[in-house]
Amino acid sequence: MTAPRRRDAAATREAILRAGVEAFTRFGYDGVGVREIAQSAGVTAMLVNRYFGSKEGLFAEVAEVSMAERTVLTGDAATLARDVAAALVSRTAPEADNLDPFLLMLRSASNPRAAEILRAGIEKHVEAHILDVVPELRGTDRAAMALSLIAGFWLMRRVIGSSALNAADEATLAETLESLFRLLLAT
Amino acid sequence: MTAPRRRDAAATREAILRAGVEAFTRFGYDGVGVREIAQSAGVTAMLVNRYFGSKEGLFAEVAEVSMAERTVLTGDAATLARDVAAALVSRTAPEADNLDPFLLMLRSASNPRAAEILRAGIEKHVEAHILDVVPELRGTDRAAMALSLIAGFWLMRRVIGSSALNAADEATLAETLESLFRLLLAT
DNA sequence: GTCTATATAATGATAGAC
DNA sequence: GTCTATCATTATATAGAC
Repeated sequence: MTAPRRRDAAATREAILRAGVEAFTRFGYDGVGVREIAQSAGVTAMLVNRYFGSKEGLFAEVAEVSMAERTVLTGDAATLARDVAAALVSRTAPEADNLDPFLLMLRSASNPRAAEILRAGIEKHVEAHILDVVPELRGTDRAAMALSLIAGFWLMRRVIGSSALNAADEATLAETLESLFRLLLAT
Repeated sequence: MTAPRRRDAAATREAILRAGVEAFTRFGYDGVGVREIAQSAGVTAMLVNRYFGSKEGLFAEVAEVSMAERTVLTGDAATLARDVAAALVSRTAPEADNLDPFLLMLRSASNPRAAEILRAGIEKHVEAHILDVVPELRGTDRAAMALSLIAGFWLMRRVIGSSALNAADEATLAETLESLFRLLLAT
């Protein structure tokens, strides 16, 4: 999409990386080729390997930058359950057009090499951030369980496209989720 | 694996179908080719298309037979939360070597055509079975939310391989899950 | 720093012999 | 009913020119 200035290594690398985030999040690791990613970045496929070594190398860096950003998991401990529930319902809405690390994970997890990269990224960034906000959860299974619930909701609503979840009233969905998160994230 | 009798159409078809269940569940729709599936069934790739029209046609039938079976969602309404929690923990154990419809879904959902087939199968079989056991959930979002939790737990524990979930005590995992399912499946 | 051209391998699907 | 042989396409990755 964004054409890099010709002969600017940093800009070219950045353009490929951002095209990679978009492509891998939308289509998954196996669902997109380096040619398409390169074309979106306005360069040829060769430069993807030039700057990232391989498709897998690009994916690793995409996972790193995508998960380093904070998305659904924001807010302070006091209102965490409600905030997470509301953000989750709003971000998984069918018309929402966002690039979320959970979508990246769900659409690439079926590839074993991608799965290992994703596992490391999840534990380093996403899980660590929950423990930052609610340090009392360390040593319990509840942070990981909250991640499972978030991932499963993303999956069923946005990747599978569950009719029940997409026909449901969003306020009701948020209430149900909030009660689950209160149970998981209580201090 | 199982070699069909030569010149027995029904047995050959059945062998391909069972090889398809195994292959698609283990490696996902994009992770396996028709050649591999055919070889596991002891036939050539041509017969896959002969009997199922295409790879997608085979996958549709695989999804149908896989989801028609009952796995985690068994038991009666009274002890449902505990039963589902226990079965989920046991079936997602790292050493368990089962062919579960949730694994089929998680490993193939990234392909849009497979996702649509899976959505239909989930709603026809899995969701319908929850409403069979707990008819009071009809019209609420809680059956779909329970499915999200189950899918997310499968994903994080078995497909991603979360260290936290795999290091946790299984009895504690089951307790946490049971409290969540009690909230979702209460009549 | 970026390109064109290509090597090599795998894919889903089909034609036609037996 | 099943096979061999093949088509057409696509994939990742690399060599070498400019």
